[in-house]
Amino acid sequence: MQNSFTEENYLKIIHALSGRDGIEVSTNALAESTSTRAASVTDMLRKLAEKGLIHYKKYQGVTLTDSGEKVAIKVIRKHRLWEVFLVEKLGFGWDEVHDIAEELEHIPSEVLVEKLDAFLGHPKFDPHGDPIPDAKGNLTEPDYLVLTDVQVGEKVLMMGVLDHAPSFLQHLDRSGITLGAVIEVQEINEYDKSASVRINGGPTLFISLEVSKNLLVQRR
Amino acid sequence: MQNSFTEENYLKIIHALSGRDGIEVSTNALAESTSTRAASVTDMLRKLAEKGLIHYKKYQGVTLTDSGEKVAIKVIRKHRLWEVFLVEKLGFGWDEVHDIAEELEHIPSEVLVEKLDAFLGHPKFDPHGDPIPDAKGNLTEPDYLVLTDVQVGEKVLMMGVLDHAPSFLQHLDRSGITLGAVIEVQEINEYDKSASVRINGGPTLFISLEVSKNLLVQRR
DNA sequence: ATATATTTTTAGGTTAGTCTAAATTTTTTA
DNA sequence: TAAAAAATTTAGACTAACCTAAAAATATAT
Repeated sequence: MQNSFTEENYLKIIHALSGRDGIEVSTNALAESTSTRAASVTDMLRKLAEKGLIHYKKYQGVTLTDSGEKVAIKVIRKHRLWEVFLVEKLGFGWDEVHDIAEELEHIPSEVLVEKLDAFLGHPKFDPHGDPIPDAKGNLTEPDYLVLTDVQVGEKVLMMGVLDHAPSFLQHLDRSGITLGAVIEVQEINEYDKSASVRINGGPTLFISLEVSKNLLVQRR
Repeated sequence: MQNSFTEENYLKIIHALSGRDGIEVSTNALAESTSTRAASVTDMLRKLAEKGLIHYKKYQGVTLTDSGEKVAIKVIRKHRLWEVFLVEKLGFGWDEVHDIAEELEHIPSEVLVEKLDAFLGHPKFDPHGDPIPDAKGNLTEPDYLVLTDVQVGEKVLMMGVLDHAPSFLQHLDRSGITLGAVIEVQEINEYDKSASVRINGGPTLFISLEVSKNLLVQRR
């Protein structure tokens, strides 16, 4: 029993929207994320429920079953491994790899994934700082904090992003904010909550609240 | 205007069956190669003709147009590059890569192909000895000969295979017949046309006519 | 050269995944 | 808590790619 490209996408998106606590995902949220209409989502939900991949009661929203979760995590594993390949081996920028990985993640073949993983040296994180599930499906979300939660005066390490939009990533590139960079929060502007920061001890830089909200960091 | 997975497969198969001289390909041959029924092929041929990818007149068989040929060659380029990747980088055997490459070849993205090509060092041949078209679509079929055309006493270089079946390739592995091996034809058995050969100067080996017919070689 | 066999096409249906419009259920608000 | 709003589902259709069965065209053979 093989899952289609489309089914895999639904499961992946349900996983993402459902979060660590397994919150119910609404039909409309799925319609939004899949760029389809709510009616189409309902059809697919019925099918996924019949296959035992989601818990679904009409009008109640959905969550993944254990077996649905497994499929979703495999897709995520593949997506993130391919992203590492594209950036580390082929030289793509971190802003360029999402769409291609979106296709590669649906290539079936367990052995392909495992050989790719070995070839890449069993990476733990993808180019955006997202953790890569291991072959058994163990996915430990590291407890990063968002830059907005960092106090003035603190120095933290840049570990990942919440927004994966190419335009956001390119903006970070232009600001010199890359994974592993040291970010020192110097001041928070009361009016618009923008921040003055120093990246790797360089000159002072202003970043908007919108940017801060999408930066994942770690205390050292 | 993007071509679907299925359309690309049809074009690739028409290219293969059509050969260098652009011979007309029959509906039944396509049904056989695509594992579908003749009626389904007719449907698809009508569609491909409408898109200007094939020359099609009812009951007359089909050939590729220039634009169809271009698409087919791009697919073949991708297929063969991915096969090189799978064997050279991931460590797959040459008997294991066909089905996976069959999926990877349909991943769209010109830049992906070009970066992959560069990463692999612009290889000229895939793991089965098939030539890889360049980025412009130039595909020069090398003029190899089949082992059956080699005279007794000759020493030739093993350059490729006509049959790509895993069982055939595994048989060659077990016989030590790999790309680049020196094959010396010692004797042809009159009765069944089987051959006594020496591989890289090793012990004498018997290979059947069936095997000889599928080995591509080159005089040195 | 006509009858037979083969190949190909047409006609009409199926499934997956999508759609719009209408009906129904749930939620919000006054 | 009843009316209005929002969310969701149902009903009915569409397209791509496939199918079977029957009809039509081409090829083969006596």
